[in-house]
Amino acid sequence: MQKQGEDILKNSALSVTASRKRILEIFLAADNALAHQDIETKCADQYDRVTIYRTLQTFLEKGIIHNIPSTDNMVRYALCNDACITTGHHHDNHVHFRCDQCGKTVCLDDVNIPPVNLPRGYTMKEINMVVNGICKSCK
Amino acid sequence: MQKQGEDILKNSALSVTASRKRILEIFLAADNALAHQDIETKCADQYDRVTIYRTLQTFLEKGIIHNIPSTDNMVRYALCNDACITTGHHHDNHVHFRCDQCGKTVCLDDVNIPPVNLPRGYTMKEINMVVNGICKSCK
DNA sequence: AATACTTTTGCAACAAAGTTGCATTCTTAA
DNA sequence: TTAAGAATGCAACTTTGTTGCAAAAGTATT
Ligand SMILES: [Mn+2]
Ligand SMILES: [Mn+2]
Ligand SMILES: [Zn+2]
Ligand SMILES: [Zn+2]
Repeated sequence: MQKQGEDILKNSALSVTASRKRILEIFLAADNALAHQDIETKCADQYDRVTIYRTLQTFLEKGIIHNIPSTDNMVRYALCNDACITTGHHHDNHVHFRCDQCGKTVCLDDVNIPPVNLPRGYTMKEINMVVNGICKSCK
Repeated sequence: MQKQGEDILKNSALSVTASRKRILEIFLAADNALAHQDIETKCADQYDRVTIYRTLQTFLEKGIIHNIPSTDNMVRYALCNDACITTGHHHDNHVHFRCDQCGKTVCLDDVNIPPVNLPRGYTMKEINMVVNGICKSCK
């Protein structure tokens, strides 16, 4: 697993640093999307808050992670799938699910966002779908 | 227009106060969704920041406005349509659009969110769709 | 219209989140 | 091994959001 993180960094032409490896490790081990705060909780003793901000920003730009919109001012992040990483820009098209019970946000990698028709004049570049409800673990 | 704001407040069994009327006015005059900050800019000289927070919270709870998720930690708010207000809880089902050019977020009231099938075990309670791209005013 | 009761507001104080510049340390490639 | 460039930590700061409480405003009743 250590190795996997390094590979991701190298594939994205990023230098391999301790904090980046650690943050990737955290994502690889997580079963749900993580907010900045979640990551801070797991490693603020080792790495500076600012470093975490900058690392997430870098990972976003490199297409290593994608962010998930929210109405609670807690943007969450999840690893992109391999396809997304290798091509260098996002083409995620899956639905996200937020459980009202356990609060976890997950990628439903197998559920594609259904197509939608915009009014004349609008150009679509990206699309996000977030469903709220109860997850399968909670009920 | 003054009158309209008062009616909304009375329909929701809220007391009619100057700040609430003013904030409703701002929403009624806006052609796009507003973040807390936008509202503050327009009336921080008249009303306290805390009052704006509490007013938005109240409006949300009463179903006068709904919020729109974002990936920039700026939740935006827009008026619910009449149907939504009168019943007292949200049943918005329209798509939101965020323009990458002008930065405006709008309700596409006529575009319904297409249905999506979740994996077995997941229960859907609410659904949000936000599309990014270029709006009709910008191109 | 005056009263009593309830709700809302503003203020202060605070906590949390996010940003920026810069010196130091670490990575990488020659 | 070294030099150049990139990333990190720290400090200082700004912005955003929260809470308790006293004062003010709104509402219902007489
Ligand atoms: Mn995802
Ligand atoms: Mn809307
Ligand atoms: Zn759950
Ligand atoms: Zn636009």
